[in-house]
Amino acid sequence: MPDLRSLETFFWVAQLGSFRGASERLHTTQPAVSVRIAALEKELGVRLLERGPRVATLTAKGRLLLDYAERFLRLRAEMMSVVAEPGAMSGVVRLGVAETIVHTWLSRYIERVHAIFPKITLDIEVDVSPNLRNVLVEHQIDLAFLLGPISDPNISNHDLCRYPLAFVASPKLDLGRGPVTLERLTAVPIITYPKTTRPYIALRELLGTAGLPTPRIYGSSSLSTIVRMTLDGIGISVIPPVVIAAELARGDLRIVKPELQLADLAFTCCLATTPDSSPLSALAKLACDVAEEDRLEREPIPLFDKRARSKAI
Amino acid sequence: MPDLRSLETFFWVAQLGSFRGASERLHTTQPAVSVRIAALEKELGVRLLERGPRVATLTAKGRLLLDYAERFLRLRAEMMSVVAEPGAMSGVVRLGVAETIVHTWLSRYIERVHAIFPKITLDIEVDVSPNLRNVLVEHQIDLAFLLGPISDPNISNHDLCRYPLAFVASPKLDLGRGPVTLERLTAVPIITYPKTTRPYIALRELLGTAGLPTPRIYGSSSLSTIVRMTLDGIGISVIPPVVIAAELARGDLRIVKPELQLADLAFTCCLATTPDSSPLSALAKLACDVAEEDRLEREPIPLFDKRARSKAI
DNA sequence: AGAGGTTACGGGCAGCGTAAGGATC
DNA sequence: GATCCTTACGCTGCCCGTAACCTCT
Repeated sequence: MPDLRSLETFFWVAQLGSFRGASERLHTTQPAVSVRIAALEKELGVRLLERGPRVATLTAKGRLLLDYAERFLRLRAEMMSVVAEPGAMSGVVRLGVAETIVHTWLSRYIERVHAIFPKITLDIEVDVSPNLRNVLVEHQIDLAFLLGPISDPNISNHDLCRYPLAFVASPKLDLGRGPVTLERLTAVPIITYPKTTRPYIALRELLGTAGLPTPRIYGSSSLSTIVRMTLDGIGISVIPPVVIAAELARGDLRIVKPELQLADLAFTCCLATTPDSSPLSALAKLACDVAEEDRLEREPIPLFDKRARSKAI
Repeated sequence: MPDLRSLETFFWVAQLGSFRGASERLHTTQPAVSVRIAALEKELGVRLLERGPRVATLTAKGRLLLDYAERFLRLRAEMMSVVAEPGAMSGVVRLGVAETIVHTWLSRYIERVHAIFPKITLDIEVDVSPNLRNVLVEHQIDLAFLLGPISDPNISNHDLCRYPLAFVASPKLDLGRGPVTLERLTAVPIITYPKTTRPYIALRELLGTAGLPTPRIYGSSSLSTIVRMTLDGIGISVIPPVVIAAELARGDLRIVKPELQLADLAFTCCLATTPDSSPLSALAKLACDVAEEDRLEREPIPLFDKRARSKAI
């Protein structure tokens, strides 16, 4: 009589077409997967997978079983969400986060997760959104907060938060007198997110359509590095001011042109829709909640002065 | 994450309202059940059962879980029947059999089961039908071949075979000359199935409506004993002649009145419809097949002489 | 006192990870 | 040779069964 672990293992081998892949997905070793599948085939008296040199493909019986395995995992996920105490959910959830989120509400999110789901371990990986997208669709992470949404049948998206972009510079960077025009800005290097990312591409496009000579654009995958370089007066950066609240308050940085013709950075919570995603949707909802809380604190209701409110809290 | 074994255990505890009962149903010990339920409750962080002094009752969460457990077992049974090789099914099936069947086709059935399901062990219990009925509804056996059908929502019935009853006597028993009337028969003791059984009751009723003085009726729960007593000339027995084919052929017994106003013994295959009944339906179908084969051999197509055919086979 | 459930403890075995062994490109 | 799956082996740790304990009728 097969147990759920064997079926789960089989599901992932079938899904990924690879024993090795399944072993990584299940946080175990490849021989363990091999032996579980072998045991499953022996128990059922049926060959489930045709081991090809490069990929494992399902046999006819295997396709039948895959359907059942999926139903089992779905049923387990539903059961856990319905009957289990949230605090009892355990496991490792691999979370990919765009760095901007790290600088806004990630730590609050982590605290909340640990408070509500004490037995869930978060494996956090910080990277730029395109990379996160790739590892998410390949099931190497389960959940991601990134510039989205991701159009993929297996991924569901939920809006998290939006941050406007702005040109930011150190006060010691001399931009001359008078209104700061786009043309004036492009005289100095521009520092922003790396080439593959949406802000970089949008910025390049903006400057291109403006008919301006293409400025030097430095891309860095580390937001902290961008801030550091900007503080050092190396150039003007295009980042959301929300991540440099402290520097702005201290006067170490200033917003030199807020009315930027660039779309806001819109962050999305993306989760792979696997059949065994029981705690994931709860974690995703929590992320939406935390993002909303954070937004409310940053953009308080107009009755209150921003500084006064931030003291009050 | 709970495994199927825990859920199955929980299901039976809930179903039977007893840890001990579940332990017997699952062929394990009572502490094992206790520990599994405790682990399940800990994993889910929820109390599932309220342990009363006499019975265990479900909590609200427990009722929720019971539904899921049932769905899991059903799904597993369906999966096994669809994808598993029949020969791979394993387990212990507790079979209750009325003794008449033992004297007809049970041994053939056992052979067939072992041939088709080599990994299934049959626990066979021979008893009279009313007793079998009781242990079946109490889930102490899984399958029964008995005088049925059983009207119970949790039991499904399939017709197996019908055997006419007849008055049987030893040739040495003197019944006088001329046609054997009911009245003449009741002069000697009648030996048949025990008081609680359908043939006994029907016979009693028959004799009662005939307005005859109630004869002495000996009931024996052992068909072999009835035969023995009949051979010894203690009385006339009311049994299906099918079980004494050898004695009839040898002339040790004779049918003294075949046209009996008693309904045939109609045997039924009864199986408890539990959610985890994967091999049971296959075993039930096999029983129907074997009974049918047996019937064909006993009542061959009219073209063949009975004796000739039985030699040919 | 007896039935039913829990807890404690020792032993067996399943399943894991490490490591070596094919097979296929 | 590189990659992937399988097999072998030693070991840990879980889970079972025995037995003693607890509680309630």
